[in-house]
Amino acid sequence: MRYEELADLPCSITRPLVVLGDRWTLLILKEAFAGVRRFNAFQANLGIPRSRLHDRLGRLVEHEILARRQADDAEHPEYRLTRKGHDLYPILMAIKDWGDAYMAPDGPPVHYRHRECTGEARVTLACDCCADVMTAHDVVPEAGPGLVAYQG
Amino acid sequence: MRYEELADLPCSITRPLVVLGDRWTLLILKEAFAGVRRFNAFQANLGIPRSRLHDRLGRLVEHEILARRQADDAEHPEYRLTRKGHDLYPILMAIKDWGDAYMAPDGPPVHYRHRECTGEARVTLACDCCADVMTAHDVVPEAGPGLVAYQG
DNA sequence: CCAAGGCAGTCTCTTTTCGAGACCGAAGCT
DNA sequence: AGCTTCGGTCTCGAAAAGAGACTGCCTTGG
Repeated sequence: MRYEELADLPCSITRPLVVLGDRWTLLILKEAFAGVRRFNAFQANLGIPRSRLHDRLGRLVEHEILARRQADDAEHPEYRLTRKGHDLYPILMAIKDWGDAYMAPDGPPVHYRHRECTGEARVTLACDCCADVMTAHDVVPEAGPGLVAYQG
Repeated sequence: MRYEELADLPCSITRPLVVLGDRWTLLILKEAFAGVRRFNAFQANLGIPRSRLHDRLGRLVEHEILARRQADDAEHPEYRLTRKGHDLYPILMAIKDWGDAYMAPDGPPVHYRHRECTGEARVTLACDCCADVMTAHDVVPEAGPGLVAYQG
């Protein structure tokens, strides 16, 4: 159980990764953002083993990233993004930007366009105070309240 | 070899995930961004099995995300981020933002501050044309050149 | 020169997870 | 009744992960 314990560390990168960091989870979420809601649709689009999919959907529901909805009890269940899940979108877009830059020799396979203009969605890292665009070099880590409160 | 074949699909989210999407890879990169360069340092900080670390570092070097440098041949090797690796930073910051929002009940464990002011680094999704901030709802996918060029 | 220790790997063995595909039960036609 | 669709379960062999000991090289100290 070594690996799961990483989720206890006071780090806002590590903790999400313990939930999201495996072969399939982010791919499932990618499908969810593309509008997929049904078990068989996830399965067919990704080619993921059914038992694996069952397990991953269960975890995502546990973490309230997806919600399992089954209207009339004899209706097919649907898996929909919650608010919390919806907020994962920038992660996928950041991956997309990098993929477009480094793994798309023929150009982007898909443009993610702004609905009301011709522009494209892009992720930027900026300072929330002066609004300057930042890179890793401009960042200095500093202890925050979550670290102070942490008793390891 | 089913899973690896996903890397052939024309999707700029799927392709990076085949490289980055496992238990350890993004955690290793997180350490790299924190300045870690040595084998034993990665190993000790993460508690990752040594053989696993060896394997992952090898992959990252293959993909030119890290570069293995060994000066005098009898010097300890260092693993440093390349430009390509450096550009992964927004992905980690997007994860960090979400982690701060949903998995940091006591507040952010670490502030990622702008070196030259008191602000913090935040990821935003915006239109590269009109600069509007966007969410998943504002995005419409559209075939791009990489999809046209694709012969599946 | 020898001993000790640090470092980057490597090897071995056990446990866990994955993958492929068959199978199941409950609707829902026809 | 018989066939299909759908979500979900089961089994079993294959792959990956984990732990921890072990190796070989170099440095440092005596």
